[in-house]
Amino acid sequence: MSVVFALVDCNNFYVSCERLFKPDLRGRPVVVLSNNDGCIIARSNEAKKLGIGMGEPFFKKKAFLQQQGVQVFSSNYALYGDLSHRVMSILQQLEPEVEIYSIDEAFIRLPVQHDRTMTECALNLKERVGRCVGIPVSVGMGRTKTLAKIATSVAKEYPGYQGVFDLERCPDQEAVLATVKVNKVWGIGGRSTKKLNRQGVFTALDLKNSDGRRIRTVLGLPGLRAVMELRGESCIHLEQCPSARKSIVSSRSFRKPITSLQDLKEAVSSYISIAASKLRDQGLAAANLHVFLSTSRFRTDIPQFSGSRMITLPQATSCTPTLIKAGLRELTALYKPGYPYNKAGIMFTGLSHATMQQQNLFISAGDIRNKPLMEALDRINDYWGRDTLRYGSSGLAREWSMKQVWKSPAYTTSWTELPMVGTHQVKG
DNA sequence: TCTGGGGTCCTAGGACCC
DNA sequence: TCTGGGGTCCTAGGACCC
Repeated sequence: MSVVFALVDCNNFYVSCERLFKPDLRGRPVVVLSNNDGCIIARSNEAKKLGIGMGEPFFKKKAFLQQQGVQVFSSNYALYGDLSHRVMSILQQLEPEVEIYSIDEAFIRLPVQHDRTMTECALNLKERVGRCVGIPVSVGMGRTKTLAKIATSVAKEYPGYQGVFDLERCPDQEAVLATVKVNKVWGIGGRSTKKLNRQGVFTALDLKNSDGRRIRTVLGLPGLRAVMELRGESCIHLEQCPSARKSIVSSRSFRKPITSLQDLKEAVSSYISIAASKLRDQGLAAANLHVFLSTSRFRTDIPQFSGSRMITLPQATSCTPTLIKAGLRELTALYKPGYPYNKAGIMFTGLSHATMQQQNLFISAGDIRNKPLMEALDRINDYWGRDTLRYGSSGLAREWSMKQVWKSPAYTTSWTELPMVGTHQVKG
């Protein structure tokens, strides 16, 4: 039996999440900012029409946004993550073969049915998510994931389709592909677009009709895959079970540049604490710890430094104090005084299951003794909030911490921030 | 004077994604 | 003054081995 891929994509997801609790913002321009209120990373359709680009630095647009009455939000990942989970649950209830691809997208494999039934199925998904969660979605269908992606962009672009477009049963598929610029094809980014343009390839249709061997030499394997997928040969399969994580990163830009090793130590300790609790949450242990540090690449007026160091631990671990100790040692070796640093971070690699560790005769059993402590720490922070208990090395004043001026409440994930309906007190 | 060839593994960096 | 963060895969090149 042949199948098609459907892609369910939440419209302007972060903006839709914010609007859910502020319905008066419907029809009005809204943007959501990245961490540290740095860039614009989500825009409502009204904001897009004002010419606000994806990824634009906020400080450059601030005056314009104010003048146009655009509502601004700092990002609230607790809220977005929770609503994403609710959307995905609905899809999984309705369809057996679902791949959660990102926070706002899911691929679904549908058996090919009668033309009308397919579209009805997609409309049903859209209606159910809208009714149960309140997030608007678009659905595109195609013989491959790449074609489904294109179909979704068509569904969003032309209101006449009511948010659902089936490219597989489109009478003139090639005419549609001719309207899609090649940089909109999944897997073709800015660098590849320049190379393709030099080869005379400008649209998705051009790429589809290109010589695969030539594209392979220009773009490598990913380019060839894009060509095959556009031709309807599925190369990227549905992954229902997420594969094991290979790395965990925690990094942030600072509120303002910092120069002292002491401040950097606090930041790095805090990032290690965050990432180590993620390790434990997923039952993993890390064998390698990378520490990195950099000045702002946008500041051409100051001396630049960017570097990283990696250490392989004597034994894979998820124990916060052990990791902090190793991380601070690496940071001290990496640190060069005199530079205004704007970002630091850490990464864990060499991940394995915590229960399947080769024991080392020559290493102290400190990490094992710390296990109940880590469990208690995680339980308390899960319940009372991430920073309730933290290591002293993470600091108290935290001059370096993120800027988040316009953050909405954690409406759905914190009892103290639930939205209020009226203010009546219950007596009795 | 003249210094192989092929395989594997690892790593850093590039490119891309959301 | 102010420009995100967290991921994956691929490739080229170096180290090493026989």
